[in-house]
Amino acid sequence: MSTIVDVAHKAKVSITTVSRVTNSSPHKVNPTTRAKVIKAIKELDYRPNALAKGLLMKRTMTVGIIIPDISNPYYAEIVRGIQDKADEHGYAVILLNTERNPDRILKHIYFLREKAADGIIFSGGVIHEGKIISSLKELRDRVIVIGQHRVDFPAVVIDNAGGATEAVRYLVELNHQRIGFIGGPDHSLSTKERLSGYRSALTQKGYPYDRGFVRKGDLTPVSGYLLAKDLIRKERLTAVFLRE
Amino acid sequence: MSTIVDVAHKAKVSITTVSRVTNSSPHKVNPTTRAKVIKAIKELDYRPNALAKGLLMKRTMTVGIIIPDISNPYYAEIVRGIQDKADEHGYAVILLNTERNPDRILKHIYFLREKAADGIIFSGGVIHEGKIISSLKELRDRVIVIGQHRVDFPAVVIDNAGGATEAVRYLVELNHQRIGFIGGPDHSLSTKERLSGYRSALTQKGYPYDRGFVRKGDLTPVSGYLLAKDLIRKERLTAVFLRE
DNA sequence: ATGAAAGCGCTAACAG
DNA sequence: CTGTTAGCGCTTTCAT
Repeated sequence: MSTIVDVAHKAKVSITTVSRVTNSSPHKVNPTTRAKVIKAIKELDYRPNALAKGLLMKRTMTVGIIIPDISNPYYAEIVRGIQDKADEHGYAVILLNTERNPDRILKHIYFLREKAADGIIFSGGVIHEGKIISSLKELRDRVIVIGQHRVDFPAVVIDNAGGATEAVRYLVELNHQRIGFIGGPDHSLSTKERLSGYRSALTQKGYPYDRGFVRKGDLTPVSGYLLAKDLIRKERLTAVFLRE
Repeated sequence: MSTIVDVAHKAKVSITTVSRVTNSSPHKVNPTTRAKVIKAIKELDYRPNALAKGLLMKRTMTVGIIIPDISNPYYAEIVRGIQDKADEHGYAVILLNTERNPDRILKHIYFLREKAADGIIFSGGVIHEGKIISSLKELRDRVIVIGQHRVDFPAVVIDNAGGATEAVRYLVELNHQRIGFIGGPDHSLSTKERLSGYRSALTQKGYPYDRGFVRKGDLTPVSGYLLAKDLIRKERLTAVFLRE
């Protein structure tokens, strides 16, 4: 791997000049000089070292995404969207899975700090307690969260209640009579909201709310599957709304 | 963000000593000194800057994964597995989507070089041509590929033919009579192998091979969906084997 | 057992 | 328009 020094040497200019052309810096570089440098860059297949640059600039063009599990299609979809944007702007994305485990969440936050990530995007899991929230606060404006979080960070929020209402209303219109609900643990804000959306759709449609039709899992796809299977069998449901 | 200098200062030792304790270096550090340093580290919530470290050590504890699309469950599953291992060993994973676009593939390879990634894992798409293969070769032993690739890199290969045979045999045993096949473009090695597995299962079971039951798409889920729908309708199939 | 100093590759004043 | 120099934060000889 050749460095800026190699290029400078080959082009018989100073490293500053090389830096200027690789950064299309405001200081104009003489076209002839520039051409020489570009030639050298090509011949050496030179790429500026992002570590050195980041160290100096305090900017790494890297963001971290902390989610429960990339193999869950819900998160995969979100991540893909983020990555497309990141890509477009020259940012690298470091992906970290937590399984909603607080220890892992914390570890990942530290990790991203070491890597000097410019920003971190968080989704899924609890972050308003203990060392997690304090270490996140240290990062100040470098953090954004997806979904509701009992913490004051810029957030992309989801209309959980509205979405649930719409989904259930749709099921009703399909003539389903016995519609179940599967959510996460009690502390899950999104579950709470979706449950209320589910209830209000039922009410609107003149259906009774049967507590027996509601189950709470741990927000993993497998738990959703098991619960749904059980629910359908035991309660003879015709449809289930679930959030995993 | 505090640095090693801050810690050294606070603990009244040299930065060398701090480095020794953060790296549990072979040079033993006096327990008392060590304690002082650890105390300072805690108080300052110090984390060694991975950029500086990487710049010096030529080792970034980072690997890149280049795949067509993380929102495709096939790749999401692979990525999750890689990440679990990476996590376990303290590696960061940078994820890059290509949509099998050669330009994007190339761009990502360069990008990872700039980031000084220790390794790169590639899957999905063509890499045995042009600048892609040459830039990959420059990376020498830092590259591994998933699947067959007409290039000599360490590879995790998949038993495409065997898997397809098994799948089709299973469908036959379920009494399906009209089984279709959907694959990728002609240059796709995996399609070729799976198609041969499909054919041999059919032959084994004494079924005819009907070319009309075979379609080729572009390996995206959406193309698979459309082709399958069309195939099922037109040929009145009862089952389809597809690779997307 | 501890520290001083060199240097990884790069950008940003500051000169000329 | 171009070059010299001083670090960014860290590990590693080489002394002490």
